[in-house]
Amino acid sequence: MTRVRNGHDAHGAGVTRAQRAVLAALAAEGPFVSAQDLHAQLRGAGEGVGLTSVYRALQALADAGEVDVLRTPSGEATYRRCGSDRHHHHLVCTSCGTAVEVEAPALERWVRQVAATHEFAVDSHTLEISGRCRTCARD
Amino acid sequence: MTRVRNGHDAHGAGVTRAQRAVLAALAAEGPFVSAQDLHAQLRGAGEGVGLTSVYRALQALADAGEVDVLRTPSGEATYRRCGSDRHHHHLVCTSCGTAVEVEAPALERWVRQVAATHEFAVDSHTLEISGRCRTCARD
DNA sequence: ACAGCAATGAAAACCGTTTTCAATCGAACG
DNA sequence: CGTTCGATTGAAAACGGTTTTCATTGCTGT
Ligand SMILES: [Zn+2]
Ligand SMILES: [Zn+2]
Ligand SMILES: [Zn+2]
Ligand SMILES: [Zn+2]
Repeated sequence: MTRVRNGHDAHGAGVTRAQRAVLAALAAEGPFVSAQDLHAQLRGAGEGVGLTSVYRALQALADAGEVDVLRTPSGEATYRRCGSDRHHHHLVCTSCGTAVEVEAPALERWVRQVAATHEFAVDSHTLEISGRCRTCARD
Repeated sequence: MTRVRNGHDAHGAGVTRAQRAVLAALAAEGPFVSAQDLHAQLRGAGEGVGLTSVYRALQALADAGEVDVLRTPSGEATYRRCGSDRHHHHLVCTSCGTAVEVEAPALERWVRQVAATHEFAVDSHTLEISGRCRTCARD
């Protein structure tokens, strides 16, 4: 009777080889990285993982809530393994890419309230703040 | 001595033919629309405007702050002519596309404050709420 | 060993957007 | 008018990120 068959399983963290590789690479990362960056990084590290598999792994992990997805202003998707499992937002440095996770109950409350005011049933919301972190604040 | 030469001029609204066409089409629109949708719409209405020009016009108008840009979750850029000139956010209906503009001084203050707490110099921020408007709230 | 199915990845297809470039338009000047 | 010259236009090609296709490979249970 089926054991740890690939595809789904014990709360779904890193089941396939590609997923494990991606998770490992993300673990060491601070900033949000794109699929292509990840692929290049894995290639460089000897890990033979095809670009297609990187995309597939990231998609699966994102669906499973294991990684956070963030769209760059140019529309490119970037990924990160965040510390918190709970809903949160980000403060990202446009220079070094570092991201700070921030939880804001007051904001969440506000969102629900303004939606209610306009009689909207909220599906989701996004809030991202971008700027320069202290160390990158040269200029 | 040079008169209304194209390229720049009286507070920059709709100088080129393409820009005028785009602005006219957007004026009649409630929801955010993509460049391609706009192009199709203009084509359908007999307005002969090339797709390239639609992209260029939208870019110019967005740069001039005449239209708001919103990225769909899939990364596609959508545009809308908003009522307010001031900084604001949106509440968008995932079904009919209608958007409500919302100004939130308290939120803006909060953003600046949380950034300060983490010693970030804020460049920009985005906040979008998506859900179902009242009329679309069928199920 | 064998059958069956999921995982893999190279190559091709996709899709929104940008670039290229030759044709066209239109104001300015003689 | 006719010419000039920069701005505008748009078809076609290039681009860049992502998804699909499909043949191969690797496991798992029999
Ligand atoms: Zn930084
Ligand atoms: Zn939130
Ligand atoms: Zn609606
Ligand atoms: Zn704001």
